[in-house]
Amino acid sequence: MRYWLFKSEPASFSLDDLVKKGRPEPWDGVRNFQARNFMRAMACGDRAFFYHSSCPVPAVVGEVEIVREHYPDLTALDPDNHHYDSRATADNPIWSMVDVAFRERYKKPVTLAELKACPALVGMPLLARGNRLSVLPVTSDEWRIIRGLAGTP
DNA sequence: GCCAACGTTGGC
DNA sequence: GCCAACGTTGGC
Repeated sequence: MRYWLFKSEPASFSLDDLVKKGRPEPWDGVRNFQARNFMRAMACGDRAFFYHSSCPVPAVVGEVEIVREHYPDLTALDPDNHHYDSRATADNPIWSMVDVAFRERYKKPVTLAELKACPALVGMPLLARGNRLSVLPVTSDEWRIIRGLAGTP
């Protein structure tokens, strides 16, 4: 079992939006090769933090579970889609997505400021200067620590 | 709105 | 293959 982190701007898609769906959702629209490769490395049962970015209080707000392993992200083929990529074809869709299911929403989100203040987390890629990847790996130690900060047993 | 950092593009 | 220009991300 491995651990990950997904970033999302809550104004576009928040954890509550996922909760409201009441079913797993494809994590589509990722158009960065490194982020795509992380998704391709995900296995069913893996857990991931849901992180809210570009908002008043950036924070880890909860958890999701990978419930379907990577498959082609066909939104890249749709010219009307915001994430359309003219290089993608049916034979070579280029981009991948996974399905995620809601698992938990923290009563107390772990803010970016709290993450930065925790010495054990200084190595997290999320906290690295200039980091822009929307999908990131998380170590089991980091997973445990952040869950602790959220007050989750 | 500003700015730093990064990925991508395109001219050469 | 180099590198400048540009667009995007994301914190503040």
